[in-house]
Amino acid sequence: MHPEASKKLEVRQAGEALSCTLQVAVQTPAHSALAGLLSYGAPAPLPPGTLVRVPLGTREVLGIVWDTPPPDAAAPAGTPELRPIAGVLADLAPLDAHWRALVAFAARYYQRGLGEVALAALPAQLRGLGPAQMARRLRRPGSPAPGVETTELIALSEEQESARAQIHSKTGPFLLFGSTGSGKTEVYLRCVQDLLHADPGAQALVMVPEINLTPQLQERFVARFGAGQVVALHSGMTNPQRLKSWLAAHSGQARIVLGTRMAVFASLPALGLIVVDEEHDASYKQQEGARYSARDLAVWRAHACGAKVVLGSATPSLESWHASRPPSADEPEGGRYQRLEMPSRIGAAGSGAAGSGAAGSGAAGSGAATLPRVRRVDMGQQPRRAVLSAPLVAEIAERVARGEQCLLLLNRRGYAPVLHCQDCDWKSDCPHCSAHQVFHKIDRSLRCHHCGYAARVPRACPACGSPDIAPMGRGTEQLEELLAELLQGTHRPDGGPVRIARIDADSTRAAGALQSQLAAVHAGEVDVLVGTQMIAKGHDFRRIGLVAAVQPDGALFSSDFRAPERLFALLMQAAGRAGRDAAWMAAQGRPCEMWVQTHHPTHPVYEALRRHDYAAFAADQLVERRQAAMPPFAFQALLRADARSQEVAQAFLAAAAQAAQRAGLPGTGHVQLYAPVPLVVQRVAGVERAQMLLESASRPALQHFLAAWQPLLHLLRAEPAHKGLVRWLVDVDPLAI
DNA sequence: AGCACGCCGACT
DNA sequence: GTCGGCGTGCTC
Repeated sequence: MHPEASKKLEVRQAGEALSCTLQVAVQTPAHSALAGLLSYGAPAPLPPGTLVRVPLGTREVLGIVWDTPPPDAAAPAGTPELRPIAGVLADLAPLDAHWRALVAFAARYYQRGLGEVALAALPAQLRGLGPAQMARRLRRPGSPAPGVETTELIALSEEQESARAQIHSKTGPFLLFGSTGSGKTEVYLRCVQDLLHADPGAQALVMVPEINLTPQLQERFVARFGAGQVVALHSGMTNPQRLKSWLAAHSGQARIVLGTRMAVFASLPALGLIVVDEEHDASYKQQEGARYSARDLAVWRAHACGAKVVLGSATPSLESWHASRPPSADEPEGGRYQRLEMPSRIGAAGSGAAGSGAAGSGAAGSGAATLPRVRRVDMGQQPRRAVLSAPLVAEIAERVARGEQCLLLLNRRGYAPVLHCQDCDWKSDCPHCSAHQVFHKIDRSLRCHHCGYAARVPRACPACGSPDIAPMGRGTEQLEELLAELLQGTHRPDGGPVRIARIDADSTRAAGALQSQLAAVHAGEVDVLVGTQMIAKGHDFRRIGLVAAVQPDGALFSSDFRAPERLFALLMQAAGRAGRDAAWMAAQGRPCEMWVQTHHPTHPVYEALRRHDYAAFAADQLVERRQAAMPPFAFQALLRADARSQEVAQAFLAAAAQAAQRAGLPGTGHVQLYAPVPLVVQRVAGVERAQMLLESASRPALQHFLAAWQPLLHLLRAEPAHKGLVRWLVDVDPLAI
């Protein structure tokens, strides 16, 4: 057809039959003034939640019909002619009111556009599909999924059974405080089972912090409930896979959705239970776009739709710990959450009998007996520049010689964090960032871990020509090399040489690399495993007798007030990798151990770690937080500005503060604004970054303030004074400041 | 954010 | 003479 003719036809149809107006959410630009819903014409009304294709400028985009506002509030002035919608994805059930409420809340709370959040919550492929393609997609549904319940039921320990029973009989939210190896996953499985037993049509959402952890979890759920019932939803999947899972959840066909933080936005029309495993993990906080906390949204979502929510952790966030405080004399109500404790470690996972909790519950001491003994090595007593202390090396050698595996934790990738010239003090600074380029010996490269800039390692100092350039500090690559040297004389029980492996972001870049490396560890093909925090998380290693933190002190004196909390969680989690198989450990005739090399052996973090006493650690931290009026006793937000120069970035923040003051925003009296400061890494990829902290004792006050501030910030950005500004953003409940 | 329109330099 | 640089402005 001739293009002119088709255009006329469209206009004529529009003029004739657009009897009703639809409010549609579309993916409007994050920081344009066009943040609200857009109005379109349609020949007939469509229910809210319906997916439609609509014209936007010159292109056609996916939109969601939103609830029509009351007629008086509608009718944007000066738009007499509405453009008609281009199509309806009629074969897809509308997104339900619960889902829309969740999206609307998230957009409001995290200060982003409704359409932006709504469309980002849908699988990307849905955006490209027209009505016809959609229909084709739906015509071939996934496998019919018979509910094969492979019910080989394991006996629960007393503690597990008690947790299960409470989750069953109370409303929650629940904080399942269970030490590593206490069998939290089995409790999740039973809770899902209980839910499906009570209502075969119900759905459950189970979240984990990292993609790496989904395969093993999926395996256990599939084994219990059958493949057709379980789908995964995470960013490691291809677009078609994600669409398939999403549709299965949306249609109600999938009973159980396993996923990472993005899964909190899955369409689950029959949602009855949400599990957030390792709820303290920072990965639940999205760090771009709408900076939501999937854990916090999970709690909100569960409450809004009448589902139960279980947050699980051995080292809960102080927020959740505080929210689950038991009733006291001062506070007969206690916190909003119900705390469930599982202090005892179960012997071999998969045979729940071993730890059947004869010991009195609540007596943490008896449970801790099977957790690794913690030993601190005072590095002040060791030779000046020792990386590995002599006693630790001896211990590793001895354990390897007896056929045990050891795990060494060092939170630094590469060979050395910086290359240094001994003559002129030159350092391998990244030309685009205020950070060092890291020395990677393997491929003789200097790489910036912030912007990715890579260069060849120079033979001589680029500044003065001196050949005396040397790596400074240590990373995992160097530790691997050093261990190979130190363990040269050591042999395995079969007489073979010691096998050392390294797992970090560099060694696992290739697809499937992590899985195959982990498989090698499980198969016993590795004696000493070196890695970053990547290896501390959730992997069910069976034959680890020793875990060592090589250089954990850095986090002790960090300016970040959450650093001790994170360090404690990491070390507890790492300790939990040791001695997971009680029977095997017993056969070794030697207790498993966690070693910490430190210059501050008496630091409270390590003291608490030694006693495996999260509760005492948390109590200490909470006293400090309360005195300093910090979260969870205060609520925070950040306004961040990125600009060509630090001055422009800070000037924008200062102007924003001033504009707020002048306008007398609601909540002003209850919100404190701090001075703009550069970020710790001030410049990344040539962009200068600054931020301003906002704090309030009242969450609603902070919310009102931010909501009223938003339009002022848009206006401000347009002013010529802030020309060099690249972007600005608001981070509500930031994890790091 | 896309994607237009718009107004000035080096090529077939 | 055109192709294309990215500055500015709009999208119901």
